[in-house]
Amino acid sequence: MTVFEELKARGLLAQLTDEEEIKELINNGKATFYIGFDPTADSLHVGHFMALCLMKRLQMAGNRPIALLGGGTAMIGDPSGRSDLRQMMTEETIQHNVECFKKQMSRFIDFSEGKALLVNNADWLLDLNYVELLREVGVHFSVNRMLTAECYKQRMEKGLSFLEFNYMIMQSYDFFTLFQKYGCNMQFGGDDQWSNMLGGTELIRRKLGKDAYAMTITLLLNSEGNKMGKTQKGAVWLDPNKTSPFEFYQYWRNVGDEDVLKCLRMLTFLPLEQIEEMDAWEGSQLNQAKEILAFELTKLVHGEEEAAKAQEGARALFSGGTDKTNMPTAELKEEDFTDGVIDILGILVKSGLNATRSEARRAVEQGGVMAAEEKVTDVKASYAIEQFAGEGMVIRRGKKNYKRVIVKQ
RNA sequence: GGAUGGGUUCCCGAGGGGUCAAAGGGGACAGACUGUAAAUCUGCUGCAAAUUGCUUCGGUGGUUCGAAUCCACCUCCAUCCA
Repeated sequence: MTVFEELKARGLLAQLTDEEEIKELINNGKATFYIGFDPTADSLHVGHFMALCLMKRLQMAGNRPIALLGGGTAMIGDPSGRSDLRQMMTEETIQHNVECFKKQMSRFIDFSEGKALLVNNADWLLDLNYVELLREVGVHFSVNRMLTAECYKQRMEKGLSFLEFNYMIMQSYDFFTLFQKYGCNMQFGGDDQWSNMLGGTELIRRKLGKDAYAMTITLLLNSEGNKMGKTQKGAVWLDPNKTSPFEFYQYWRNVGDEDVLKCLRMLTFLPLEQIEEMDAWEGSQLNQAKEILAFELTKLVHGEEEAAKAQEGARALFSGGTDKTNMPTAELKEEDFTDGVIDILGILVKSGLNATRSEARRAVEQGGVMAAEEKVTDVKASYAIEQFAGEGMVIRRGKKNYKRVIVKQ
């Protein structure tokens, strides 16, 4: 099976400028392609992860990847898929984020000698001369056409600043620069990037009379049409300090039935034949597929050891496993106790299971809290410091939130 | 620059001097049912020492016994005109 066929079979391909040509190039390892990552946060998330996987797949097929860090474009902010202006970021934050991205990316992609490149568009965007750019690049863009681009459509109602309007031009200029500098003939990205990417291929055609190609990968949407990899608290991060391997594992363990297979295909490197077998599974059997998905992804992101731990911890909580050591743990300090005693609301808040005492109170009142396998019925219930000795006490809030609470001596 | 409409809690959105911690919906959270899924039903959703107290309706100041609501100034957003 060729790379192209595989990508297609996994449902990764969304839009392509020239299917035949792209197939030819990537199947034969003749592509030098780039994917841009704007450092809008201090950690990569699942969406980035998909792009990195694509990079890896193509790299394995002999193509040369360029990872572009958007240190310059992040100064502007991509309006695509947004209903309002992004918060503007300071140069320091961007720089910090760039460093974080670099670190995380090198875990997935081999940037050693000649295998892949890592560049930052701040290097050429920040020094641009305004008038010069307008004359060189600006002439080639028609405002009328830009306005009809999908990425600006939803902004036409809410308002679009001139700053953001220029984002497409910056991204196009990136492609143009990389094309000249490194012979980069292809750009990949999320499907929401399509119009920005076309801007680049057209700029190259107009200025150089050469062909360049663009291809987008399907956005990972759940069956309800919402972006996956997002929780109420925000994104599912790849940084273990922001999203612990256990939380990460649980996120995937809990995907809906309809979404498991899609996730397996799009996110893991498991052979397609194996995934097809799971396609026949139904009902509660799908739970196995979810376990596989969660394990595989955690392994890719956090390593096999962490994945095994997360799985152990999850089993201990949900399917009567006994090994408590891998459950998520919260530490209380001695000063959290008064006269050697702490009340249940205090435990819930200190362990991070609830944000406020009011919230914790509600949880108890509604019968959602368990301490050491026993339902807590009294809001005023309290526990002595000795009860947290040894393995500690397992506190549960709701169906899926557990913490093993211990006391730091 | 001018005119008009607007900024309400996580989001949308009602409320136009007291009965307002603020309708309704969505989301989130908890319970029942289940398979750590979905759907459904119920509860709940500012904070706290919790029949009470405290802080909130873009910001600041004012009127009033009392302001999300009235007035002044400021600020931000949308639409139309330039």
